This record gives sequence, C-alpha cells and structure tokens, in this order.
Amino acid sequence: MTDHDPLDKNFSPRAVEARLYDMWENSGAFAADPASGKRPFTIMIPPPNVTGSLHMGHALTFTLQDILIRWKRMQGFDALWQPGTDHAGIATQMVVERLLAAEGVSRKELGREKFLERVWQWKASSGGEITRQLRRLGASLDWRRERFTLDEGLSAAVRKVFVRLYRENLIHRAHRLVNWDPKLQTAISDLEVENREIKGHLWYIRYPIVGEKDRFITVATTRPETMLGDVAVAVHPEDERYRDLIGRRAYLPLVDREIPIVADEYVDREKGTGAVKITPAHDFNDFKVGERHRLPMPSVLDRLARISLAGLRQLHRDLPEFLGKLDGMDRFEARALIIERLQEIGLLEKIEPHTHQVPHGDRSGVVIEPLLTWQWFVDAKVLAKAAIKAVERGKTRFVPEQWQNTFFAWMREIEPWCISRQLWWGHRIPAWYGPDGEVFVAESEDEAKQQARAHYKEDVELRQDDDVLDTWFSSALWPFSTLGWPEETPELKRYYPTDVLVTGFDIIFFWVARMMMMGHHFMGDVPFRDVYIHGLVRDERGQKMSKSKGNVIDPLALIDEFGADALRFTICAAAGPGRDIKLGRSRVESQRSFVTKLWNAARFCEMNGIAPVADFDPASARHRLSSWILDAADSAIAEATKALEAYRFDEYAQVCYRFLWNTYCDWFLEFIKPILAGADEDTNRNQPQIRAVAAHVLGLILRLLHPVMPFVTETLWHHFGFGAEGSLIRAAWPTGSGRERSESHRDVERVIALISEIRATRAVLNVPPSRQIPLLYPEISFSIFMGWDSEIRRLGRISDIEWIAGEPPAGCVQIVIDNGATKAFLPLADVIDLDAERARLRRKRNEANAEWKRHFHKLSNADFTQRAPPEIIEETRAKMFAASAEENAIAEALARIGG
RNA sequence: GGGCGGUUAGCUCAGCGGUAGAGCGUCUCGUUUACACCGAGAGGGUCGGCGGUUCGAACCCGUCACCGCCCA
Repeated sequence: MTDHDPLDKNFSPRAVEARLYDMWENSGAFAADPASGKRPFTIMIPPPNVTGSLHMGHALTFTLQDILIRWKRMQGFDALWQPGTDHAGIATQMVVERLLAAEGVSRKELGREKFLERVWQWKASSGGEITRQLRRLGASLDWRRERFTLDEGLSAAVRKVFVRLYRENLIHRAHRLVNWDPKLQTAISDLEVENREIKGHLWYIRYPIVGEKDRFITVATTRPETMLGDVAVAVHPEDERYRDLIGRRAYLPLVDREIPIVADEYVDREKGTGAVKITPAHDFNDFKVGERHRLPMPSVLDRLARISLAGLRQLHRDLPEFLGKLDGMDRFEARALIIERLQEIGLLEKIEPHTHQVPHGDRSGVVIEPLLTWQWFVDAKVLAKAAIKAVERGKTRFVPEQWQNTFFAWMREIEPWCISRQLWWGHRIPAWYGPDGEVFVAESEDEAKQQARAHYKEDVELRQDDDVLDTWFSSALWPFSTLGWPEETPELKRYYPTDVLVTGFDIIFFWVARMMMMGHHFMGDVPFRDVYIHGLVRDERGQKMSKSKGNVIDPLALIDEFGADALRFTICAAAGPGRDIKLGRSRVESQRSFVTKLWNAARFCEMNGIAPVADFDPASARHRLSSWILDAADSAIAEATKALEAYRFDEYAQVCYRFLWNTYCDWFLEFIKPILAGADEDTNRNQPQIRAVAAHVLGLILRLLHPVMPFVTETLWHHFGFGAEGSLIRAAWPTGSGRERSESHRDVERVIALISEIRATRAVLNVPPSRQIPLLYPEISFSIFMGWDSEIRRLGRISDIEWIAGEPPAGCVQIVIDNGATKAFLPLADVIDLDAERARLRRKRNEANAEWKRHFHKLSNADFTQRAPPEIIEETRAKMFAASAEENAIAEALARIGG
C-alpha cells in the first residue's frame, strides 16, 4: 500500500516531468555500461545541428528512438543511445557572422583566429539548445557520452580518415567545376543544391559563320552572359541541318573570337535550335564537352559571380571595348547589357519564355554558379561499392525495404564528393603546401614538416590549406568516432556495429550513405544492422511545415499544454510505415485522453485498495476473471512485442490502447466492481485474488506503456508501490505469464456478447437505462451463463434473471448470440414499440439471409469446391450453417411478436 | 523525361488473396460514486476509373486519372 496522498483527479505532467527526468538521468538510468554482462543494443542519434532547436521532425525521430531504446533497456540489454551535435559549418558561421554584423564587424576584419574564438564563445553560451529540449521530450540519451563533431577526439578521427584516404588515393585535390555559392563564397556538394523551377527565357543568338557572308548558326541559351566564355558551338553529329558546318568556325559575337563548330552526341537535336554554345567553365555538361574536344576553359565570372575578364585576357591580347564595360559587373546586370547589345547589332534572333530548373544553394537561396576552382574530392565511386554490396547481401537492412532502392539509385550513380569548403568553422584540411605548391598531407603540422624536409632536403615554410571540410565528412564517421576510434576502446568493440539507425528519408544520401561508405571502409563492417526510415511531419492539412508558410508547430508548446506523454503517444500511434505523419494540436489533444484514461483507471484501482502483492504468482490465480484477463494480457504482451520488433509503432500503440481501454477498463474493471464492493460472501472470498490480479495487470500495462509514455507510467509505478521512484525505467519488459491458455476466455466472451446484445436491444428499442428489465433464458443456456448473474444484471441493467423450460412467454424480444446457437429473452411486450422491433428483426433477418445466400452460392459453385483449399471450404460451410441458424432464430423471434 | 509513394467511412489511417476495420467527428440515450479528456448504442464505404489473372481481388498484374516526393 502507498503511504502518501491519493492520486489527484487529473494527471499534471508539469508537476512530474522535470523531476522524474532528473532523477533518471542522475541515477545513471540512461547510462550504457560496457562492463556489464548484458548484450549491447545501440542507437546513434543523427546528430542535430548545434544551431538547431527542437522541431516536430526531431520530436518524431527522437520519440521513436526513445521508444526503442527504453524497450530494449527493459528487455535487459545494455542500451547505448549516443547523443551529440554536429558543428554545422555553414549554419553556425552564418549565425555568428550575423551577430558580428550587428556589432558592425565583419568576419574578415576580425581575422580567422579571433572569429573562431567568437564561435566557440557562441557555442558555449547558445549552442546545443536542442540537447536541453530533448530532455523535455523525455529522451533517455546517455548524456555523459555526449559528443560534438569538433571535439578533439572526433577531430583526430577526421584527420586520420583524411590522411588515410589521401594515401589510398581516395581523396585528391583537383581543379574542377564545382557548385559555387556566390553568397556564402564556398563550394557546396551536389546534395546542398536544390533545383527550383524558374520562369526564365530562352535567348536565340546568331553566331556568324566564318568565311560565309550572311550565314549564321543560331544557338539558344538560358544564360547569355556566359557567352563571353564560349569556346565552341556543338551540334549533333547526325544532324542534317548542320552537317556541313562541323569542323568549320563561328565568330563569337561581342568577344571577336573564332570558335570551332564541333560534333558531340551530348547535343539534343530537339532542344532549341539543335546547336548549343559551349562554355566549359560555367556549365557541367559543357565542361565534359570541353574535355572531350580539348577546348580551353576560360572563366568569365569571379567568386562573387561578377563578370571577370582575367581569364579572357589570357586568350586575347586585346578585348573589344564593350567588354571593358562589363568587367566587375554583376552576372544579371551583365546579362541585360549583353542582350541589349546583341539586339543592337542584330544578332539576337528571338526570345522565348522558358521554364527551367535553376540550381539554388539550399542555405543561401541564391543561384549557384558552376565555377572552376581547386577543391578536395572523395572518390565516392570506389567507397560506394562495398556499401552497395553490404545492402545487397542484407548486412544492412532498410525498413521499409523499398528505401533500399533509393539508396541503390544514388550510390550506383554517385559522383565525386567535394569535401572542401571555403569556410573557417570546421575541421581544417590537414594539408600543407610548400613554397612551390607541393602538397603534404599529414595528421599534424610536425608530420607535414618532416615530409617536407624529406622532400626538399631542408626546412621550408609551410602553409596549411585555408579550407575546412564539409560537416558531413565528420558526421559520416559518427558511428565509430563517437566510440573512440581510432583508439581501440572497449566501447568501439562492444557497440559497433550499432543495431538500428532511425532517420528520415531526406538524409539517406547526406548521411546514411556516407556513414555506410566510411563505416565499411574503416571498420570493415556496416555501421548499423537496420535503417528504419520514417516519414516527414506535416501539418494537419498535409502541408510541409516551414517558417515561410507559418504553419510550424512547436513541440515544446505541445508538451507544455498536453504533456510529453500525450505528444509521444500521438507520434507513436501515427507512425505507420512509409507514410508522412500529419500532426497538429487537435490530434495531441485527443490522444491525451488516453493518458487520462490510464490515470483514471489507476485512480479507480487505488480507490478500491488495489495494490501490488509481493510474490504474487499469476499461475495461481484460478478465478475465471483472473484467467481471462491474464490470458488477454499475455496476448497483448506478445502483440506489443511483435509490433516493436517489426518497427510497427502504430500497432504497438494500438495494442496497448485496446488492451487498456477496451479490455481492462471496459470489461475487466466493470466485471470486478461487485467483487470489490464485497457484495456477498462468495465475492468476498475472491476479493484478495481479484485485487492481486488487477494490480498485477495494471503493472503489466505500466510496463508495456513505459517506452511510449514514460512519465505517467513512472509516476503511477511508484505511487502504487511497484517499485521505488524512478525505477520503472529499469523494470523488466513483460514476457507473458507462461500459463496455459484457459478456456474461460470463451465463457467471458460469450457473456460480453450477451451483455452487448442486451444493451444494443435496449438502445434500439429506447428502453432507458434507468428502467431495469428482467432477462429470461432457456434451460439449455443455463450452463453457459451460470454464475454470471451479477455481472449480467449490473452491466445489462437487468432486474431479475430466470431460466425457463419450453417456450418463452408471448411478446418476448429475443436476443441471439453465437450465431444463433445461444438465445435469451427480454419480456418487453408492454414496454416497447412492437412495430419498431418487428422492423429491426426483419432487417436483421434479411442480413442473415443475405449472408446465408452468399455462402450457399459459393458452395454451389463446382469450381469453388474443386479448387479452393479444404479448410476454406469447411469454413464457408460452417458460416453457411451459422447464418442459417441465425436466420431461423430471428424468424422465430419475429413470429413470437406476431411478425 | 525517369523513378518511388499515395488514392479505403465526413477526417486521419490500418488491412494487402477468402463475408470491409480502428480512432476521431456525427446522431441518439445516459448525473450506473475511476474517468463527460466519460459510459452505452446507432448510422456511415460499389476500398480512384477501366481491363486482366483467379473458384474467389481492397489486396496480384496491366492501363489511365489525380495528389505528393525524389532524380535528370
């Protein structure tokens, strides 16, 4: 029994959440224990951005992970849930630059070192807000192991990986076309580019043919300003229109330069005029054409995407005067001027409206410029091979499975990964240059110096590469770098490979694929066995949540209003496989009632002196209600466990919901009320056992629900004395009683069916609940309902129960259950509208008849009886007889009231 | 243009070869002392269209339509 105040009328999440969380955390309940003899179970969180704050997407992914980790922990695993954040190179640098801007200082004025100091200051004061918010959600992360991608250990891992990949020729430096973000002034990877549909124009420009007066080749372009850097015009080799021009030269307008007309199969004959201008330094496709035809590659734009003539000056001694006006001009202004000029000299043939995909930086939002620069690249193609094979062989399994196709599609066509960023915040590239540009890649400057000494035979001044690495480069190492790699720590040995990665499909490429590549390469095994992919959170209308749309819902506000348990349960119940999740305030509000239901059920138990009984053995409980509810609990346990094993969070929630609400509350607690009330000697005798069983099952429910609703369950667990405060998190996951399944569930189900039928009949016939009526049943049914009088009376609003021999009195309303096999009667002739009852029975009879017919026709079909499996035929036959029995029973009932 | 997912009760979604399900909402009834964030009951669907396979299709195959994503 409890020694404290009774439960309040309502559960107040605010009153317990913070306290319980602190208690769990401080008691070490979240801590993995590598020294334990338990089997490990590991989940790595996708490290959120250090600048980030908790949004619904986080709430979803972390709720699901917390459910899994709490469940496994209860199952007796040594659970490691690894927390941490990533340094988010661009995002963090932008945040701090904005702060500096407010002070009127620029990053460059401050200098690299001072700037980095400021970032660290910012991180110390404002970074990692999300880790505090995750606590509000109840996430049971092992905080003592929290890592940050710029920690010394993780940074050492980054350097080691870089150097090893460089020595293995899997990282190289190259002068290549990259996606250049002119606003952030850094290269970005293909994945950080988003194509937006833009309504632009197609400009048709005439290039005069050299040596032929009045003959032109017309090219169509969406980017006329790049024509300054044109080095050729390409046509399809089999295009009849241009065949005779191949190998001749065209005259590049404005620039006054002759360029070749080349044949290349890349050209699409259907598009534009079938002749395209080739600007290798400003277009990825043109770059390839340029390489194939060994063309020069002059850049005509600088790092701010302004026209720059420096590259052209290397090709021309004298540039036409007009070009001088363009030098240093913004790309879009220059475009307008160039068009104007072409029009003046009559070389602009036409302008067509044209909708096309334009690359934009996903962070900056500006148009990305392909630019030739020196960058570092990872040879992803090679690394991808092993990762692909691992998935093909099932070493890593995607759930739902279809996501492996997305993974394969990306991995099989993977391009070199540009990993250098022209930023200051991040892992500085461990490469040093000698005076002549010779590069020395090493884990430390000392090592690089040694290499340089060996190379130059003397000490020379070395300069470290200014650039830093893509944040995802360090995130890709997360599953092993957080465990101490390259040190061979006990953790690394024990927890790698991890068991499951939970994430959204939007980062399969960004992160999952890259962890697979790095993990496999450096650890020789996949980083995780399962990858569970969940959907995206959307608003109630199915719109993607975004700040610009203003439909963002703050999970913390929902937690404040309804409690973390309600939010978590809503998410869990909605997390069906392969579907986006629509979430809104009203949904959480309605799911909160489930939390309340649990609370009230517990309160009822408390009021009736239900409390855990030490050494209670479920096998010893032989009362038919005990047997029944214990059987039902066994089923619920088995189903809930199976659902979690299959990552069916929705089913897990549903099983728990149904068991608590529709079985335990609606029937079990209702059935035992008379016993608890001690109505008579007979019930008094059963009281102790029923109380013990009720408490036992309540305890099972608390354990089953703990992973999804940790706070309310933990509160009740302690309140009832199932264990010390904060101990449910360590309680054992129920495994079932191991009892033989009893026959009593069939009796109970029949009684439930009878009571339901009585209620339905009463409701349809408008017999008010206040009016108690008698119930008669034939002798033949006596044994079935024997001993259930008090339950039937109470729940069916029945005054007296009598059994009768022979025909029931005239005017009785008949109740049929068990498909007509069991009957009972309500003598209601004087109470009800017989016409209404006749109408109801006719409808029911017709339904039964229709069903009989369906089965009859099926069985009359020779094809069916010859080809269908015997058990199906048998089933159908049984159903036909049942329908027929029911029809007869209803017909009798109808006859009884003169129908 | 290529690929993936979706289309089932008013809403949100399960079901994915053997007679259509849940929750919420709706309607009716209810002060049965755990719970009105409740209880009891009812109504509501030719499972997007068309074709095919099958004894039998919401479920498998083909095709079309619409919606949403991803990749070019």
